[in-house]
Amino acid sequence: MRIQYTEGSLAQAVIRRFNALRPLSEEATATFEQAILEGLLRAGPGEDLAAEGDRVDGVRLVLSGWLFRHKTLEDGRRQIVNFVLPGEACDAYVYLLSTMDHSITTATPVVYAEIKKARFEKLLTSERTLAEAFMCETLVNDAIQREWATNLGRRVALERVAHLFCEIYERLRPVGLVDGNSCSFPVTQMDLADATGLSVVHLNRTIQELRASGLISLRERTLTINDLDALKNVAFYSPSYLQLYRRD
Amino acid sequence: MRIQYTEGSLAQAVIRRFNALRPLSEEATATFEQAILEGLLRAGPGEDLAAEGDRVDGVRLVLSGWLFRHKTLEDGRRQIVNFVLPGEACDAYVYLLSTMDHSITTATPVVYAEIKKARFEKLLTSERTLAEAFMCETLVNDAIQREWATNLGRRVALERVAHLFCEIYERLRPVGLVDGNSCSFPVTQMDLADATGLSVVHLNRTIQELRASGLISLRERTLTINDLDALKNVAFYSPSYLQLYRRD
DNA sequence: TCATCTCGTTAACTTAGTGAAATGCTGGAA
DNA sequence: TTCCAGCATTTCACTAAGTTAACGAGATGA
Repeated sequence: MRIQYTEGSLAQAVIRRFNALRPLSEEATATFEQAILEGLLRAGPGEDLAAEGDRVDGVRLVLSGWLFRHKTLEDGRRQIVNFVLPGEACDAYVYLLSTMDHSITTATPVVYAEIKKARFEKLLTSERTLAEAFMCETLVNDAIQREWATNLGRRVALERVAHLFCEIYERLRPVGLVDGNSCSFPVTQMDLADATGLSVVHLNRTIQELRASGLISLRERTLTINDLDALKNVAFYSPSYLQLYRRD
Repeated sequence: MRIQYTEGSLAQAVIRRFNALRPLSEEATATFEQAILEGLLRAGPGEDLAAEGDRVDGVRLVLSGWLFRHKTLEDGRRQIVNFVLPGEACDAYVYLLSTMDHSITTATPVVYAEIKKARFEKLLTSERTLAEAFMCETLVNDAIQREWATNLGRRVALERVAHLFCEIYERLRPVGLVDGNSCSFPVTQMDLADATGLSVVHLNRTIQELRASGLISLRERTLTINDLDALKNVAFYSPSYLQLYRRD
């Protein structure tokens, strides 16, 4: 995987996202960026960054690539409960709890930064707005989780898949990963089925239907949304939960 | 509704829960308790403590009674995404975001405490472990939300309802609201259907089935679990996500 | 070159869960 | 007492989604 960044820093996605959550001072940005660049790591596709039951002792921030959070029942049924996209945190504050309640696995090659607990806490203490930004990151994650519950509980297959596409698209946009009306969408239909609570067969049928209606195209790991408004209508999509627009 | 407290303070449920998340010093407990008792409020059943789109400017803690968090689609379909039980916080830190992404409505008469933002922040600054406890509260809430996604996406009706019963039971126990093998369960089948993503009709069938198998009884707003282990087996229940046992 | 794997796709068939509507129960309010 | 409202329950016809299985295309590797 070649990592492409038009504007300088590897940490761009994270900086952008956190700035959208809370405007950070230049100084805070610089301190944050340095902490990120000092903790750079890479993982190949299909690696676990954390597994259910693990203890976690730091914070990981995704610079590029996709991951997903998932839980598996004893008999093998799996639910992907969220994706972790560039700019987002894997596990802010999780070291406060005893163990992970879910697993985090890479879907693609991933570049991420690890900030150890001690450093992280120092960072939050010295930069108050950064602490608030991390808090917001956690709260938004929570809001997304609620929207997923609604998606899984009350939307039918077509709406559900459409909703997922809208959400991912809107989450990728602010970090600069939407190009025209397309974005990378590097997950298999099996993963997508596990994210939407459908069988692979029915997920496939549903995607066919969305394609046939001309709303989207999805091939070679690229999602193109031909008519975003129409797709949002199909999905009963209401975006405020992502908190993409700043307070005041 | 008569509020019964065998051991003194109204704030007992909250104190117990937060102490289970992080052991609080006596001093921290006292300061916290005072803040709670100074902000006491009551609400009748069916009242909104917050609605989607509202701004929230403080933290509410539930002393007694049940509430639920819910989201509604444009066409009226509703999903209850979680319950808020005695001892839990409605909206810790939410003032950091611009607006509520969901609504919070009382299911029963509720006694709660409101702590305004300024006071709340002062409290967290002066009592570090309390800040950590609030953070844990948020993280556990997040974990519950993930479990709900799994429940809605990958469990069939019987497992799903069984799982909800197990979870609520286990959440009520540490705050002292389980009596023998029974607890209050003050929600209608319509609410339960909206919480499990089922139709009322099918929810009813499912409850009949659980009753017929002798695992539970549910009548007059009281849930009795006759065989908790068996119910957990039916539900593929794995409790660690509630983080009920302290780290170290 | 052949064999194997993963992934997407399609078909045939089954089933879990839905929707609408009617019935009965219980507990206020008039 | 009577009436009504809210809630639980049941029935029945219907459908959205699951299951199983098979097939093809492309990638990978011996």
